[in-house]
Amino acid sequence: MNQFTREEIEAERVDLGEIETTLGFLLRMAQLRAFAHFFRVSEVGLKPGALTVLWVIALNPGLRQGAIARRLMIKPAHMTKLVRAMVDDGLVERYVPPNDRRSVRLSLTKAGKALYERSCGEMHAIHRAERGTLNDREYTDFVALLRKFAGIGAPP
Amino acid sequence: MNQFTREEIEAERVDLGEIETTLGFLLRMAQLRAFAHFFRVSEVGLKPGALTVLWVIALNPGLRQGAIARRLMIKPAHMTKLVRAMVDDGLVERYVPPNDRRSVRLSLTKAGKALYERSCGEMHAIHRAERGTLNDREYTDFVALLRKFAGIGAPP
DNA sequence: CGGAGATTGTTTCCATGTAAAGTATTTTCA
DNA sequence: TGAAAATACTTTACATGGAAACAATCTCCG
Repeated sequence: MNQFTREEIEAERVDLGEIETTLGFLLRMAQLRAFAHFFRVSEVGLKPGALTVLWVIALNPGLRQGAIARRLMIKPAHMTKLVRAMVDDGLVERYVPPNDRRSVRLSLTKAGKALYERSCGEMHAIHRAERGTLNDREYTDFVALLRKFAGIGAPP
Repeated sequence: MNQFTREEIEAERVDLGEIETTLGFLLRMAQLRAFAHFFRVSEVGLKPGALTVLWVIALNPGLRQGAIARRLMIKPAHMTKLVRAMVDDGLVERYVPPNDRRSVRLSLTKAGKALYERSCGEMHAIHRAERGTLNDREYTDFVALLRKFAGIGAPP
């Protein structure tokens, strides 16, 4: 019984209606795809969020953690946890300047720098994997549109 | 003291390097923007995920919840919680067919249908808000690229 | 038939992310 | 000056989402 009745077959056909043309929905699907690409090629063991923070500290040593959080749209509470985890992992150092003892300035430890160097090599693989099936033109357009939509200024 | 030293001013300038050209990062930024748009116009009180599920049930009454979850890329464990919450809210009904008593088929209650009707009216506002600063051409291209990147077939 | 294996959904436990209140410090201005 | 407000981060308490193990049911095939 229940051997592929017409109802059963149709039951798997899911009509999404207008949702399928909604940017919110499409962005979620795209992000899931991007995550899959990332985890397929990444070997440094950091998740996208932590790797991004590591990268930004490497490029901007001594920056206040709040400045990084604002720029990456990470909420302060979450930033605190991310930083603590990275400090616990021996990747990041916190420095409280006597200047302003409320703030925390971040820099990489030796191990953090080493991981950053390794991740640089991975960047190319990540970019390549991320492009997926998009050709050069599509990729360029996609990046430009994402930047415009997200309200990020033109690339430097 | 600490009156806008050069260091202080530069300290807020955050160099993102290649991260800024990474699809993963840009997609996250874009999604945050889309969320902001959504919450700015939506009045039905459902979050994007729940509204999407409500919408899909409305369009496909009697569908198994697993089929919906797979299509929306929602993990089964999460789908169980979403459905339970919507049942508790009196929006959704579960029906276990004697046919196959493992499965659960979903449909909207009267209140669920009413909410769906209201959300239909909102759809236009959501679409409009979502476009943000993109013009017609950009919007069309953006949707097409998102679909291609996410691996979703051409629109119906 | 009847047990092995597949399917469907649920539970438990954990990671991620946020909101709101709390702490410490610095700035402002009456 | 010194009290009020602003800033920078942390803590707590909670919401969201996932992985893995579990339970129930169904299918397949000897």
